[in-house]
Amino acid sequence: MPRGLPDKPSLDGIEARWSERWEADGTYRFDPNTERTIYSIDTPPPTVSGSLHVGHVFSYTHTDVIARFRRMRGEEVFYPMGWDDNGLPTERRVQNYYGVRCDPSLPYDEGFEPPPEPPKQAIPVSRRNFVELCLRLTVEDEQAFESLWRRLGLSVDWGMTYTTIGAEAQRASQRAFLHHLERDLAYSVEAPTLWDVDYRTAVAQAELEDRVVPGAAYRVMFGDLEIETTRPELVPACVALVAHPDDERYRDRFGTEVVTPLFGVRVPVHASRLAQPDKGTGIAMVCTFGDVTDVEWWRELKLPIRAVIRPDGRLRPVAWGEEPGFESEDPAAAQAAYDRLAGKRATQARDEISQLLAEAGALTADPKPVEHPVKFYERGERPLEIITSRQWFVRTMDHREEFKARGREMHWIPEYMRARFENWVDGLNTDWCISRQRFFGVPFPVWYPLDADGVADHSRPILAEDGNLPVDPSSEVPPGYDEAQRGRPGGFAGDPDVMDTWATSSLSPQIAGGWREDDPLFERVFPMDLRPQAHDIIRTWLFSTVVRSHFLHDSVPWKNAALSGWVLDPDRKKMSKSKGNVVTPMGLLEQFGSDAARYWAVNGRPGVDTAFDDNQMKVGRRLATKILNASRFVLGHEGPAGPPTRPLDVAMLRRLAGTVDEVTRLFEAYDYARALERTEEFFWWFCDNYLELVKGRRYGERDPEAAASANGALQIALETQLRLFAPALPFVAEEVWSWWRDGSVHRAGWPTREDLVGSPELDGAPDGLLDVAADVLAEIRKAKSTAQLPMRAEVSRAVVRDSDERLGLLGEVQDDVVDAGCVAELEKVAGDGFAVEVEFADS
RNA sequence: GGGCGCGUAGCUCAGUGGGAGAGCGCUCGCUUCACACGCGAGAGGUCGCUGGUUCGAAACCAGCCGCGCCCACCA
Repeated sequence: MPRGLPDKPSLDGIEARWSERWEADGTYRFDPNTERTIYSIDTPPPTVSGSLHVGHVFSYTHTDVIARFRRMRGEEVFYPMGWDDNGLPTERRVQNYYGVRCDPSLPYDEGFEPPPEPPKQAIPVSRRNFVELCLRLTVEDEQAFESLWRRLGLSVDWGMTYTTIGAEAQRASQRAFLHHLERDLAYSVEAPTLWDVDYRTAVAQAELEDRVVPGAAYRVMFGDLEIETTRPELVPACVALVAHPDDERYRDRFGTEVVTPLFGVRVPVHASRLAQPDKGTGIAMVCTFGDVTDVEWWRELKLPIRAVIRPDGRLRPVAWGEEPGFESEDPAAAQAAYDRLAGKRATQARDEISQLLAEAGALTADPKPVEHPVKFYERGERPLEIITSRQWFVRTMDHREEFKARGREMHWIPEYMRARFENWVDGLNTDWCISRQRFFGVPFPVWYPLDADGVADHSRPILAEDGNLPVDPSSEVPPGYDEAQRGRPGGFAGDPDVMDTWATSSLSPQIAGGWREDDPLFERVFPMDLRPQAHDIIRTWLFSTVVRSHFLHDSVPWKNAALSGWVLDPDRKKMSKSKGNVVTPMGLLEQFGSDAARYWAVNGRPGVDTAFDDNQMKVGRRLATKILNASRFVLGHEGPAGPPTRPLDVAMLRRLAGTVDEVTRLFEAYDYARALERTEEFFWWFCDNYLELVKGRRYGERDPEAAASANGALQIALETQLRLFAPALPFVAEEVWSWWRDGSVHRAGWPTREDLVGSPELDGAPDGLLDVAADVLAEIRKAKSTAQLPMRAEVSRAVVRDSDERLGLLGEVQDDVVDAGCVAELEKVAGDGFAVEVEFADS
């Protein structure tokens, strides 16, 4: 009996035991100097400021299963882990956690400590203090993630971690930006930009989402023309009316002017094909800016700007009749009306102007309530505005066909996810805005010269030198200047913005792979083999990574993109069965065990949303326990073990070889769910039928050579199955492996058909043998079950009727069948069909 | 409005041209010497609807219905 074999095998504590052991032994360490083929994974860096949830367990397990399979196949697996800690989510979390807010105008306070409890009124802190707090909190968050991943059994090399705010990531981000700038793939422009009024930053098209919100349609008279709008507060920002050129109702008005209500501004009436005759009254007011259509009209018709919304979302003060663009036929009246709007938020101003318009008789009907889709920043709480500001862009519009071609070079898992990518690329309508007016992010490595009036010349940015990266232009000085010239006429100013978090995470292959830091490594791992990620961020992370690799390397970033589904909350569907939504991933792993949680995850097929199902985890737990017990049975007998020679044993190994072939093929196709299913299917058959059939023979009472064959086959089958299970259930596989084998199962080779039936003398045991034996055994069990007898009840006589061929096969395994069924006398009768008559001793 | 996916047993889902399946749940039975976190047996379905292709359709095609996701210029 193997020395490590426990009397009572248990799953308790195996996660801690083996994750420590794997770390100590460097089981998953990546060897950059390897001779082996490298399999590289562009691991998703989780947003550490977000909460840990079961979705993480789900999708990261999928990747790990693939990594483990590849490692066992003999490939050197490059499996790093990053932490996405920069950006808005962290800022927001830090604000709430410590009760602070960033005020870049404040000086650095070296000894600042946040109060133990966050105060109601947020404490303003300097940008540097704020960034320090961000760094402090993300370190804690990263530890929470790492301990979850270790507990879950992710086989990442924990020596290869990075953070998106770290120096390497900043350097890569700035290098890539300068690369793009040099080739005119990035540019800055002052233009109308989608803007979140709470975060006070520009946002990108990829971060928008439509939300249907209640609003109202207002009918407003412009002279004798009636328009419909949901944003009457923008009447003071109106610059034109537009209708479709073919619209009979307005045809004779094109080229004329009307006067805006309340404000008395003369605006032109234009024709535009974008106008839709069936919407509202068919004629729309164009404001700077109410929505993206306004921007299009503004561009197309070369209209002036009459901006009233401030970056904080409130209406700014305007001096009517004095300020250029705000000429009025009655400045005093305009001012009086506008003064009731100034300083208000859009929604408040809307109510106010509604009254004003009504009082002025310009509202022709009561506002009609409507539900309409409005654009929001995906993390925001209020509708986006469009604010004119200077932003950095990466050119995407000119390269859409190239991106789609890259998409076609890649293998998508599942295949239909490519359609989402192409769909997104086809729908792009602006270049990628990468600048954010925020604090905790990678700065742009540029400064601007200031002219004699102290105005920045954005057309001549001063670029940081590569050797100095990463730089922070707000605290470092550009070449040829000194700090005293900062902000002075004739001096310089640093670019105040930071990059959007996707501008950094889109470089995850470059950051993890050591681009320009360790080029020999990068050459070996890039393009990467696998990008695993969730399908909801195809438009952001996947797309932007394709953009960057295309521009930087003229290459796809990876060969395979595997899209995992989401975890659906079962309580969403069955509202009555609310069990309390307090499932934490760590709690899950503690309750069911990591292998059990992984079992549930692996059953979620690629791309398919999967319901959270603790029942599946119980099943996984049961499977892991069964593996322990079956292994104990196989290893628990100190009998002779020899080469499998008996037909039943050989046939079993041949069947297992078929399973090995199939499971290997499935893993190669990234179909981990079916791979596990097939493995499991064989395993249960093995336990229920084969183990029962050889139980008697293996003890060697009748025939030592037959016993040796059984024991040999049992051990080979067990070893093979442990390897097949190892990717999905790494803990229990390793536990059993350790009872009798040296080293780690995760570094043992992947099984092959040749391991099982390599020698030619093993041919000639047909698969049908197993079926006959199992069929007869099943009939005997059925008879006992029907007679409500124990399975050990003795069968005095069993008569098997079957075809000659099947009876011949049965003859080869008859001893085993008789043993397993406790049959005293077995009779075989040739005939049509299959039937077994069973007689018991006392019946 | 466009794109994609899904609709099979009470539940979660597999099954892509020829016997309608698995697990869980349910019922009945069994203290079998690896395992009661177990073992054995059983009940349970007009495979969303309609039409077509075919000797034959859960599967292929068309249309429809329902659910979900992604996208779209929000007057």
